[in-house]
Amino acid sequence: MGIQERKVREKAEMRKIILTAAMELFINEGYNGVSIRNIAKKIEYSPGSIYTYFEDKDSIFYALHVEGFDILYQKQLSSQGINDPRERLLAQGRAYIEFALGNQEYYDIMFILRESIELICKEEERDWTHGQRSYDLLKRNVAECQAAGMFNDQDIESVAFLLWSVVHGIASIIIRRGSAMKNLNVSDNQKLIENTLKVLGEIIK
Amino acid sequence: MGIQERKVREKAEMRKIILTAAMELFINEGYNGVSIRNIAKKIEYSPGSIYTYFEDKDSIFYALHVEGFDILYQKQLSSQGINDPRERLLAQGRAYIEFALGNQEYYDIMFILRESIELICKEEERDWTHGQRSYDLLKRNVAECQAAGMFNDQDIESVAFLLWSVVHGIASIIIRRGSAMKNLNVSDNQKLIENTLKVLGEIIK
DNA sequence: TTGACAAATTAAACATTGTTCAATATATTT
DNA sequence: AAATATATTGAACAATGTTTAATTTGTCAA
Repeated sequence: MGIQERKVREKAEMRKIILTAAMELFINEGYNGVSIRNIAKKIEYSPGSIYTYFEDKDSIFYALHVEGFDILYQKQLSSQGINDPRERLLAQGRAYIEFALGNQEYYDIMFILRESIELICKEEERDWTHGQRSYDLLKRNVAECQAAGMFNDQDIESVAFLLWSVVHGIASIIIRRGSAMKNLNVSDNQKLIENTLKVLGEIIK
Repeated sequence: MGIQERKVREKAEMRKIILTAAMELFINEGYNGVSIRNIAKKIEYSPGSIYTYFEDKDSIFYALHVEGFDILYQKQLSSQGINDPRERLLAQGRAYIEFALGNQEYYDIMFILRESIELICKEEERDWTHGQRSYDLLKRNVAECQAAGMFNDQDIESVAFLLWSVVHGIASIIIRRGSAMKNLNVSDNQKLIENTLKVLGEIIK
């Protein structure tokens, strides 16, 4: 049954085309540039056709949200080879922030925008496994840091949540307030990240 | 010139009525419930009248954003009486998270939503003084902690930004992912905050 | 190849949105 | 009381997400 398989493949390809168009619009034209009609115009289809491939607009953002988690997880894995637990944890933190600031639109969709997140909360079939995978990796690293003598006997869950909060806080502040950062005397993002990680490195012991 | 003053007062009152209606809609009906027409219906005016008092919809969110910063600053001041710098800093952190979780809609408007933040970034006349005031208070407290021997000789700006990132990270994660938190094994917000602050207290020395 | 069936595509329509504007009503000043 | 300024309205506009009937396209059996 080669035809059916081709159809499945073509459907997936079309979904990917739509997602790429949506992401390009988001990056180039901003959030308000992402409309069903703009996406349709970009891929030279009629607006109604989009609904053959996605239930609604929020589902498009949800799919991009899933894409983002895959990219993030791959980036996390790449710094997983470091042996020293503390260095590995710091590298993960750096990788996380680098992903967030290098893919601000993805990060926005994954963690800040309402659109894709409301879907996770409301519908049962949609799950949080993508984030869970990354978060479990963080917890494992925290546990190994603890086994190496760090974090005294703190609750692993709390430490992990705290560390996630730090990097998410840094990323989301910069993403939302990047243009208004001059008033905070923080001119250079890169320098800011370095300083912050340095402080974090001093503090986490 | 009593009439002119009355007119100014009435204009301010009407603005406040609109803002209250907008906030109630946001709290009760969610973000999508806040439309110019819904606000107008709630205050029994025509939609067009809103534009006598606010330039556009984003300006309404900006005004709420300013309101939120005033509430936050008052809450910050209330824990400013604590003498011990470290305890004062921890109390500020707790106050910040309490404000964020106790006024999630305000916090959303102040720090997470695009609508009110884009205005700050684009227009020159709108400034960041409200946030600046709170942030300066944080920096002052960090400096006094450092004077008391904490934070070694770290850069004050980096430490302040890091601490802000922590509390903002915690708050914004819970606000955006509150309903999906079961999957993270973090059932109770209050317990989570306590644990996190405890860990933070151990770490910050 | 033809006819029947399934799926994809389209354009038009619908309700709702933010916003503008001419007309109207109200309030203030002269 | 007339003139002027301000506030309010409801209709209009363009753009949005979404639905649907009609049409085209593709697939399979006879």
